[in-house]
Amino acid sequence: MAKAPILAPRGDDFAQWYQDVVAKAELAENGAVRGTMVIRPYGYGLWERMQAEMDARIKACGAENVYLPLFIPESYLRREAEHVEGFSPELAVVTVAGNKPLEEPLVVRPTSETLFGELMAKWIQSYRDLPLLLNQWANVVRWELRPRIFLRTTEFLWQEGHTAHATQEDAAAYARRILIDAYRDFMVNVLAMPVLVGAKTARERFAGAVNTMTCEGMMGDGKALQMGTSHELGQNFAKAFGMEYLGDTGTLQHCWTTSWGTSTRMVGGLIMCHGDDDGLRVPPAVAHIQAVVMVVRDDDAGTVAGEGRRLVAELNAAGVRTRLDDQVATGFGRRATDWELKGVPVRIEIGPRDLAEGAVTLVRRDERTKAPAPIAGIAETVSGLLAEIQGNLLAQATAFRDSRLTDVASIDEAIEAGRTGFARIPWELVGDDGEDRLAEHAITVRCLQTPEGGVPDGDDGPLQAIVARSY
RNA sequence: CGGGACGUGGCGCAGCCUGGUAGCGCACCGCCUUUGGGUGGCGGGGGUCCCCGGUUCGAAUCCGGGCGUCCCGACCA
Repeated sequence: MAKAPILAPRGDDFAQWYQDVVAKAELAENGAVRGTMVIRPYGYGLWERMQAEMDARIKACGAENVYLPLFIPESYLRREAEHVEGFSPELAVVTVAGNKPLEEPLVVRPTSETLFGELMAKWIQSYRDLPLLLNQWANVVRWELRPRIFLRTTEFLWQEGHTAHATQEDAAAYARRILIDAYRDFMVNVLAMPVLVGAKTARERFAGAVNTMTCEGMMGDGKALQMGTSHELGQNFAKAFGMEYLGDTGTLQHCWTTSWGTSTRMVGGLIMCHGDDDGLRVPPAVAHIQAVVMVVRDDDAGTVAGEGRRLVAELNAAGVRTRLDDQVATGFGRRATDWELKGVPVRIEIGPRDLAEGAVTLVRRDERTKAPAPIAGIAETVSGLLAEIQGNLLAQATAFRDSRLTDVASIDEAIEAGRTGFARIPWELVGDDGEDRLAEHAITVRCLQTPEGGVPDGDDGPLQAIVARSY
C-alpha cells in the first residue's frame, strides 16, 4: 500500500519537491543552453490561460498590443545611464552575424524600454497623441548566474507594457491602475494567490525608474516571490529618447512614462503556492483542463466509455474544459495519480457501478474528497464545484499567508520571523541601514505599504515594510 | 562569479576505492492477466559510462583539463 513517494516530500526538501513537480507534471524541462527552458504542452497550457486572462485585463485598461524586434542597437541601452548600468551584467550581445563582425553590437532585449522610447518619441507629436498605451507579449533574455526553472531563466516569456502620458499624475495613476486592476486582480481572482502590493525601496527599484510597485506572493516555504511589477519612469526615458509633445498652450514638454511586466515566473509561483505532496493543484480559472472524465473500467459493449464521451461533450458544451481519460489498459491508480500530479481540479470517475446508479464519482483535487453525484445536471454540479475549489484555494493560501505574516518591532525580530515567513515592521525602524542588516540574513524589503496594506502614494504618513527571504 | 555535491539506457541509481569491456528498479515494446488508488507474470528493445587529453596490453574505474546539473551565497522578473 505504502508506495515510495513520487515526489520529494514538500516539507522535507521544498526545492527538490518543486523540481519534481515540474518534471512529473510534465510542465517543463531544461533547454540545451544553460538557463533556457522547454515548456511542455501542459505547462504551456497554463501560460496560455494566464496570457488570455492578463491580456483581457490589460486591454480593459486601454492598452493595445504591438510587437517590437528582438534585437536592440547597443547604443540605445546606453542612453539612459541607470538603465544601462542596471542591465549590462545580464546582457547577451550579438557581435557576429552573417560570418562577419557587426559594426554595432546588437543586444538581445532584456526589456524594451529603450526601443519603446525611440519609437514613442517618433509617434508622439502633440498632447492629442497621449496617453499612448502599448503592450507586447515577447521573450526576453537576461543572462542569469543561477537559473531556476520558471522562476529565473535566462530566456523567459512575458508581457511588457509601456505607456507615455502628459503629466506625472496621469502616469502615476496608470502605473497604479495596472498594478491593482490588472495584476492584483488577476493574481487574486485567477491564480487564487493573495498577493501583497506595495512600493519597492530605492535599492530594489527597477533600473531607471523613479518608483517601482510590486505584487508579492508567499510561497509554500514562506519565501516571497515577486509576481509582477509596475514602474513610474518619471521623465528619465522621455529625456533620454526625446519623447516630447506640444501641449495645448503651445509649449514643448517631455512625456512621463511607465512600464510594467509579468512573466512565466508566475507559473513557478502557482506551483509553489498551491502545490502539495501529491503535486500541483491548479485553480480552476487557470486550468486548461478543469475536469477529467476518467473511465474506471469499461464493459464489453463499451457502454461506460460511451457514456464518458457523452459526458465530456456535455461538459465542454457547458463551458467546462474537460478531457476524457479512457486509457483503461493502464491501471486505475496510476492514472488517478497522474491527474493528481498535474493538479486537475476535478476528476469525474465513471465505472459500471456508477453507471448502474445513474451517477458518477466526483473527486476534488484540493481536498482529495470523493462523493457520488447524479449524471443528470452534471455540468451544473461540476461548475459549482469548480467555483468552490477556486474559492477554497484562495482561502487556504490566504490563511497560510496570514499564519506566516508576523508584526514585529525590531530588526532582530524581523530576522527571526523572516526565517519562516514575512515580517511586517514600521519602515522608520528599518531604513537603508536596516536593509543592510537584513541583507546579512538574506532578507530583503519586499515592499512598503500604508498601514492599511495599500500602495503608498507619497503622503501617507508612516509606512510598513514587508520583509522576507525571496526567490 | 565564490563554496559544496553530483554527471553511468528516457528517469532514479549500483559498479569506481582494489582497471579486464556494464548491471538493477521504474518507464518503453509484445503476449497473457488485471482494472473502484502507482496490477501481476513471461519475453524483448535500448547505453559514445558528460567531453577532451594522459597513464596502461587494457579505463566507467587512475591522473589532468574542460562542460553541465543541483544546493548554499552575492546579482536579478
